[in-house]
Amino acid sequence: MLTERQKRILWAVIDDYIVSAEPVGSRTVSKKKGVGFSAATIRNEMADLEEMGFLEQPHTSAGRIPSQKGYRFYVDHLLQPYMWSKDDLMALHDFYAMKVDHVEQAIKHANSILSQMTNYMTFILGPRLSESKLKALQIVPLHDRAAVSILVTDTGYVHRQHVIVPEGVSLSAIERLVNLLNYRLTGVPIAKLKAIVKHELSEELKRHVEHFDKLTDLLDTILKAELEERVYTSGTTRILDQPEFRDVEKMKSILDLVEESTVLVQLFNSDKEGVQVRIGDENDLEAVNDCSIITASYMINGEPVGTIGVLGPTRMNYGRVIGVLEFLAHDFSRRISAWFE
Amino acid sequence: MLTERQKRILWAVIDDYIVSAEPVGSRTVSKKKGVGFSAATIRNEMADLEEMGFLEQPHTSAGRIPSQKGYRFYVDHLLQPYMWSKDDLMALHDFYAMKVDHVEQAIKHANSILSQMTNYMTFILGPRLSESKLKALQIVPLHDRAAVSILVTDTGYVHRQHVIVPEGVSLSAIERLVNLLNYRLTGVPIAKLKAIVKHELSEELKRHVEHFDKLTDLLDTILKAELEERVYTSGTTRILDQPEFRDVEKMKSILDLVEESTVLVQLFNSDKEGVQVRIGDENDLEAVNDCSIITASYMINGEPVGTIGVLGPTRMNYGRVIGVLEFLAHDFSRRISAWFE
DNA sequence: GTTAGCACTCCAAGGAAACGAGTGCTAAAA
DNA sequence: TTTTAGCACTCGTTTCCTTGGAGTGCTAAC
Repeated sequence: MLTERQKRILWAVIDDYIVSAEPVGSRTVSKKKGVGFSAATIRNEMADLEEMGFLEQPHTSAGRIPSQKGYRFYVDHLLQPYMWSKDDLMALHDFYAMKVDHVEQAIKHANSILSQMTNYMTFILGPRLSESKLKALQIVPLHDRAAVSILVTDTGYVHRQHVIVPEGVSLSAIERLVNLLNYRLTGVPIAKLKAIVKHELSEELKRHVEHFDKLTDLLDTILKAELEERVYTSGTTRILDQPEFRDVEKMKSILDLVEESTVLVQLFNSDKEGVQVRIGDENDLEAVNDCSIITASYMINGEPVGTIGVLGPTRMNYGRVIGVLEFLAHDFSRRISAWFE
Repeated sequence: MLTERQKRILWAVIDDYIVSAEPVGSRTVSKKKGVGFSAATIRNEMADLEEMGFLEQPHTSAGRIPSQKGYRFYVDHLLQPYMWSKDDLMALHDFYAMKVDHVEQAIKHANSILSQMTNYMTFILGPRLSESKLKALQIVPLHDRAAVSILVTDTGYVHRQHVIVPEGVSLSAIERLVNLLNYRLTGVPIAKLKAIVKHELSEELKRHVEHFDKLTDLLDTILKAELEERVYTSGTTRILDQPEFRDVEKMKSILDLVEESTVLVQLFNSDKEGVQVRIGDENDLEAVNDCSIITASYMINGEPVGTIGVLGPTRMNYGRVIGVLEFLAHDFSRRISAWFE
């Protein structure tokens, strides 16, 4: 266990390093307010902290930098509640001033405020669809055999898909199919649509819809709707401001991530409620092994449906990010929930 | 006017520089096949070409690099038709092998193939909506007063929007409104929707829809649908492979562009048919003043509806990019047109 | 237990020297 | 008259060495 003094020193090192990104020396720590010891004392303690694995030394005769274990301890035990600054309040003011009129816009907006306030890259996973329920289904014919299917969920998400109407199927058959499905499936969770059609409705559909055998493929296409979850990112270029990403290769591997939305979803998805902090290689993906990811889930009417988060270097301003994220996630939930009451 | 020999030398310099990104010296040029002169002769000619503004010298005792004017001449007069390599054909094979079932997917797919084949950043502007026509309009109620409006165009594009139903308006009134609008507006170009409602339908709507005065706002929201044109980008990180973007500041200004989709639309939009090449500051935007942008429009049933293009450094492999782009744009048109016949 | 002092380490910044790619000019060759 | 070989010169790049300074660990004194 760490002594009070050791804790204070560890805190001082991290607090300084977060800002400077340079190894912190004993002299610097001893001058910091809240630490009343001489450089020599600090040196002894820092050597101990290094032995215990909380600090690291890039090379002899350099200062110390926090190790991953050090950050973890800092986040778990040394963090102080974040104090909002005047600038923060101004930014939040803008947040409230802006009018938004659909979920996607709200997401983009929250995302940009968050990345602006934290100065890191941020992301929001769009509302999880597997848990939302079917509200309406439509098939709109476009030309001859081309049509577009539209699937609306109770969270207001609209999924569209081009489909080809098989030869020999009349418009009225399609209409009938759609009516039946709407009647039977409204309120059913998206994830269960396919199973229900297959096991409970196939007989009925066969009876009431002419040429139904020709329509099974089309129906599959519509309902397969794996409804890829969309990832929205913002502030991608802000990681370029961080000295640790000046290296082109390193930054390329991060930016490549952003284009691979499926990977992003895996990386960020999290069912747990509340704020979660994953530091360094606590993240599974190698490309982010020297990054930290802080996530929070947001809710629609009390149900957690998506994730909002921040990606930055391990040398991250945890206090600030956690504070801002907590607030925005909560507020974002409140905002979009209002549309669904 | 340039002599044959000068043209050949200019060609050789650019052809080399495109690959090496290093200033090209007289010796290198004289050794290139197709140029049968000694280094001294080349030196004299290069000095002339520099005087005429086709070449530049970073400093005395360095080789020459092409100027913007040089690139322009190269593109206009020296380009040879692109020869497809085996690798290209393999990539195209993949292109055909993949099954796609809606426009968005086709766009993403074409985009990734294009950026993979050219090794530059590429983009596709989604089908222009202002010219497409209304196919269907729907309003799906979600909860109490929340609803989502859905607007389908004849190109299969679906635009959705959250709306708030004013107090005191019944569902049946909404239904009536939707029916009337569908009846009257199907086939009308999206750009004209609002004007027609305002000038030709307002009397009729007032007569047939109860509480119509309360619904004007809602109607405006639905039809305002400025239908932001979506920009899809791919291969963003590929510009990091180009030595001219090793500079973090430079690359940041480019990447910032990508996040500003409205700017991108302005930058890339182009009504002209066929392949267009804009070199260096022929582009209005300062951030891309040392980039070249090559665009081609794609068609749905013969109508140009969108743009597909490539962004790279002015030192770009123009021959290859133009060849690939021409082919892919044509092919992409054919593919998506097939869905609308 | 804490602190001042001191020798030691090692990175970073700066500068001289060597290197080499490429030029322009001149004079000879074609 | 045009082309080419030869040569002195320029200038950016690389390499190596020196110097400065920040920071350490250890020892001895407080």
